[in-house]
Amino acid sequence: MKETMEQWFAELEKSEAEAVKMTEKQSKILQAAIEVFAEKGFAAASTNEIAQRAGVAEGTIFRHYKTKKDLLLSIVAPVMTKLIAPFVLRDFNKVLDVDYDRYELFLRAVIANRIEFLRNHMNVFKILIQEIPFHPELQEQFRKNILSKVLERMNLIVDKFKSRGQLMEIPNLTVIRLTMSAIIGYVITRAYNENREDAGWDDEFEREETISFIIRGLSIK
Amino acid sequence: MKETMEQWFAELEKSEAEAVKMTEKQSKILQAAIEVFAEKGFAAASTNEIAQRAGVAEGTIFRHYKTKKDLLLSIVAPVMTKLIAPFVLRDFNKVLDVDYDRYELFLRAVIANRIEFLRNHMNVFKILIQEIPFHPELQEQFRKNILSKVLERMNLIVDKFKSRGQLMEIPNLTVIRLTMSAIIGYVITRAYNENREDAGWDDEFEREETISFIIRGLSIK
Amino acid sequence: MKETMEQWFAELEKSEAEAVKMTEKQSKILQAAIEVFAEKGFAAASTNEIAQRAGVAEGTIFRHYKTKKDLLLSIVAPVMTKLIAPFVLRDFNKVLDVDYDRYELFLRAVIANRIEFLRNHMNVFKILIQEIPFHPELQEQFRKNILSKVLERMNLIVDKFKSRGQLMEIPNLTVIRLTMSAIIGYVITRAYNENREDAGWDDEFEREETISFIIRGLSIK
Amino acid sequence: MKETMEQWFAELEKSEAEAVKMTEKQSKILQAAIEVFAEKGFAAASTNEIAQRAGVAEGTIFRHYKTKKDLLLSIVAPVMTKLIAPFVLRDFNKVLDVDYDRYELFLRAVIANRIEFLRNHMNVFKILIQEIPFHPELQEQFRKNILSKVLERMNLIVDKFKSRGQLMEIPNLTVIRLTMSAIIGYVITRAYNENREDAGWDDEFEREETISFIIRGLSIK
DNA sequence: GATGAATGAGCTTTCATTCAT
DNA sequence: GATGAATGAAAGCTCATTCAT
Repeated sequence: MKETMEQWFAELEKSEAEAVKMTEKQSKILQAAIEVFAEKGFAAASTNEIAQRAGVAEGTIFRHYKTKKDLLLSIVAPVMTKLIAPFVLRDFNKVLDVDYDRYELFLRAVIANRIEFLRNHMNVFKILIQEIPFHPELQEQFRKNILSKVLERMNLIVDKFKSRGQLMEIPNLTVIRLTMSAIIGYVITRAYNENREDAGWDDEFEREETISFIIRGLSIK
Repeated sequence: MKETMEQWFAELEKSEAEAVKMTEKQSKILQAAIEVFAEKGFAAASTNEIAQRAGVAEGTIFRHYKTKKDLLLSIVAPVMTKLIAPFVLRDFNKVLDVDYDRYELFLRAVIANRIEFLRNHMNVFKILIQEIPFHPELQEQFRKNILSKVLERMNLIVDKFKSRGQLMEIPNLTVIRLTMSAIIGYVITRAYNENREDAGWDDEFEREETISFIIRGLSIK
Repeated sequence: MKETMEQWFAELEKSEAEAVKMTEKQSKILQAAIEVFAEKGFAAASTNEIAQRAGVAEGTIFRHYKTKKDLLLSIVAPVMTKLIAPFVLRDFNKVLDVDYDRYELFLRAVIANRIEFLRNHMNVFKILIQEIPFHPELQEQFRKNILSKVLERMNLIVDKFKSRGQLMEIPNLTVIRLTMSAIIGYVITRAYNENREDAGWDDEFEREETISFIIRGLSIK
Repeated sequence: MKETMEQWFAELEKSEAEAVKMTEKQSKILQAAIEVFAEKGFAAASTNEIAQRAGVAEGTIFRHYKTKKDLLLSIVAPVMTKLIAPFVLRDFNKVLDVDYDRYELFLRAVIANRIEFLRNHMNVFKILIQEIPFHPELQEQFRKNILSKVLERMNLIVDKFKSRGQLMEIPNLTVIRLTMSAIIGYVITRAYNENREDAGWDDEFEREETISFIIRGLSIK
């Protein structure tokens, strides 16, 4: 069994993408809505502007999506699922098989994969982050489908590296929180510096420093 | 000179709070606006609802604040300034005098202070975070008045601890980013668990673990 | 070539009227707006009342005209153009061919034609006169498209009758002013008396007296 | 009895002006209101702007004038009266005594006098003309107090010059209309050219041409 | 399926007017 | 007498949504 984790990710991504069937107009509407929602926020976005950018009549939007909110959910929900793709591989054993020897390698793989993901879905991710506080359904979905599953899987992974003597004996939730804080902080700073030419951001370097920082902070000396 | 950093913070906070002069109605409007903005977001909040909650006529709002956006800025701007109070103490020498021997102590003081601050201004802070992406003026203000000043001061502080041999020789910006990621991750998780009784969140413990994590990640072995 | 000037006017009027394409609702809105603007003045007219009289929803007005002012301009602009129809016949030679032997005949033709015009567009004309002082765009339009063209054409006409020895040698502008003052004074008084049954206004008589007055005032003895 | 008509006019003007008693604030309000009404029209003028220009509180306006409309009437009514000052000299006989030998002289005196008047009250006059169509009270006032009195007096004057063989035998109303049309046309064109440096308006010349035009148009050959 | 005119509720904002100080 | 904060009705305008074509 020579499959790598990356291949698993790719397969998952693909199979989800293929599941979608929509007309050209519908896809244009989605694309336009993503743009406008990301630019102005859901509440300040007008269906009129979305229709114009999509090059369709305003009525056409409501043929495909009952309400404006429906349109939001249609955008955000599938990305929420994809967001945790790496953590919900179906075959449990395989995950462990296709595993990494060290926490460091695992982190590096996850970061690379999720950055690739965000590059493709940055706008939807922005919308998700922006709107979660105002839509209980999104919160519910997030908690049930995302957070719990990620935590569940990460629990196993942390347990494994603990048992191999690579991670300190502090509560799993704390390990996960500290790991994720560092990674998310890296990703956000990275995104913030992406469009600024004068930033002097050395991505390769910062990523490695972040990983090293996590390892130093969590390893048994 | 036995003053502590905390005393400085307190004094600053107080003097700013006292500077405000407004009628009772005006303050009720502000309070109501903060509530509604935090609950629904700026764009989805209606001046009508704000007026009702404040117990004033809708026209009264516009006597005090030319536009709805004006109202937003009046709420957010002063808090932005207070947000960095600990980093803009006027007398430079005193800051160093009232200083801490170890990075760890410095972190513990900053966290305690800012958590206290957030307890008092959580709603406004939420609004600030939510609205910054959609209002270039806020972004500008944030970059110029907040980010640059915090970085400037943190630079000095990191330099000091580096020179004392307590911090590794990695770029200051990286040190700052990693430190802040961990702290902000702690603060957010804390806030997330605050209203949930079943959370089993041991704040004292998590805070200390976070500080230890940072120290381990950044110290020279 | 037996065409008369009147026929030219009629043709021009017709062709302009035909150029307009609009839905039934749109035309009802225009009609209602003309009524209300004429009755109350632009500033005192409410889009709400216009909508009610037109039998449409208020929003419908703003689907067709971006702003209330837009609605005003849409009403006034085309009438401004028609106002000077007799003075902007395209084919210059024909104008002179279809010409009149005496200034008196010319005046009688113009008055008859413009009175007919005003009978059809009195309300819009009122609005135009009322609103010109408050809208620089209207002033500009009036100066450029109306006044200058009328003066230009009248100049030629006055020159012609001067060269035929029918008009005194006073400046053309003065001739035009005196002629128009008398005619406009007649038209206004006529309009003022139109709705009053007790007025004892003998229109035929007054018109002829006005023309005679002008001729006596401007002819070489 | 060597008094001239001009002296009568002056006396009348003065005595009316003196009759007014008002505080400094009140007069500032009036002055500001005149400005704003003339600039924007009554309906589009806001009491707020008037108060600001007058340098008083908005409430102060309503202490002196029950409503905004009251303010309008307080401005327009007295000027309406003054407008016809030359035609309502109290002592009937004196009017005829202080009389002119020729219609021409009478016209020249009236024009000079009313132009002086308009120079001082142009803004109020503008307001009057603008608002008359929308306020039945003003129309009523105008008809009863102004139009009828002017016509009554002009009737006598025209009769006199007819009896002296200076004016043609056409109806008095027609004579008056033609006379006034020419004069008003002159006054308006004059006002229109007043602020335009490039106009090349020779006021003396145009005035005399206007008078000559009237005389030629109305005299027995 | 797609359109876009029409809707009417609701939005932010303005305004003349009131009234306690 | 003067103030200016407060009012609430009404203004112009926007918007998500509907529906006949």
